[in-house]
Amino acid sequence: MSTLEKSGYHHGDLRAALLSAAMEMLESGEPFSLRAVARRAGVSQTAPYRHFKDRDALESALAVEGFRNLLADLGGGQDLPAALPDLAEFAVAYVDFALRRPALFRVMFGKPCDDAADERVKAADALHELLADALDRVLPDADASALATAGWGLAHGLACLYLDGKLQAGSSKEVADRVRSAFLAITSVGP
Amino acid sequence: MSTLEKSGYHHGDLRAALLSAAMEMLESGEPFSLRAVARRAGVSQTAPYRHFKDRDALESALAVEGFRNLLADLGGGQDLPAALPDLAEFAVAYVDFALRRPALFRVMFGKPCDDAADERVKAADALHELLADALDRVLPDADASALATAGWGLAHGLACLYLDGKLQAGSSKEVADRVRSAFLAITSVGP
DNA sequence: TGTACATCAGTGAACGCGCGTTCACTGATGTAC
DNA sequence: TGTACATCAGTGAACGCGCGTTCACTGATGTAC
Repeated sequence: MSTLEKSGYHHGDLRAALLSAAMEMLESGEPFSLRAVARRAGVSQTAPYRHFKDRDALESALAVEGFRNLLADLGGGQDLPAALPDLAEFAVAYVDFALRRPALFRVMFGKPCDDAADERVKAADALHELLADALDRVLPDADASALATAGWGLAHGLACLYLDGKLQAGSSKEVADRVRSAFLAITSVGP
Repeated sequence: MSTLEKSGYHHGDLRAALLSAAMEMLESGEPFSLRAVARRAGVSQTAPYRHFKDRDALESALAVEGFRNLLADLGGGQDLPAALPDLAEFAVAYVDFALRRPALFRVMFGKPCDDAADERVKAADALHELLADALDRVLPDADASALATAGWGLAHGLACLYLDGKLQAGSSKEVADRVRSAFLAITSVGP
């Protein structure tokens, strides 16, 4: 790996360094700005413009990475759920992600998708598709599309409500239990 | 009503005027700031400090009003739903509110509840209780608490996903249909 | 292998922005006697 | 009814802030001959 070869003036891989600096700031709850990211990467405040068109471009790149991480947390499409309880665990993992990485979650979802940021739109769509696939597998006869929307909505809504303090978050186990029972309750209503 | 008696210097009811100016700005999609609100109310930029401790206080007051409006849109606890399809209409109304008044919705939910803003916490709790009551009525035997959480989460999640462009919003009828079918799909999975 | 030169990836100073907030103030209002 | 005075609800100038972004620049790198 030559990514750490900093030759003083030239950095080696500033783009990656900026991304990871920004990600660290997000993780640690600091709001990030282009300037702050540059500062943290130990570089002048205009250097990022060599690698990102503007602030939004950096933010989008972070969001894309966030979506990849979230997908990975959900198993990355490897072991798709086989039954309802597995789906509930999807929701649990989703909410857990949001609570572990709140600032990143907000960056991913906090604002209307920029049409220009195609990578970002693709990443979000991949998430939706993963959910639809999973549901189609568990309930092949049902309307997978409507169900996937509902499942996503449920997980996302709980995540937001916790994040915004509308639901009181306790330990991560308590949260997981509550998410699980919410999911199981609503899928057990029956026709 | 003497609220419009502006005597030049003294305003009459500046507090209300500020609130409604701020609300108008929110409705029309402009971001609001204390200064901008004061400008719109035709008053110096420091005048609002007579009526609101700081920016957050104004924002909280708006959020409280928003919660009241949302509760009203949901029937205000008057005609509680009697069956599942009525609950679906709750979700539809909720999402509709979010899409009609996106900026207000974001103010209501966009950030962790300030513990100090008790009025605001109360307003959010009232919403949760309304949902729990409704569910208890429709499904008296079920775990109303878990179900209310799930129902709120579902509606809230769909609202956010639409607002953030993760789900493509078409006409309000299309959105309503999609919300309704998502709700009905997930409650029809059966045990 | 050595040199000339184009290109790339940084620097650092500066711009303009709107914001929240504080300050000392002044004009208007209401009340006590 | 008239006057003195406290209180209330505004004003306007100013502060300091961090931000995104632009500009002309310079040091480092890689390539062609």
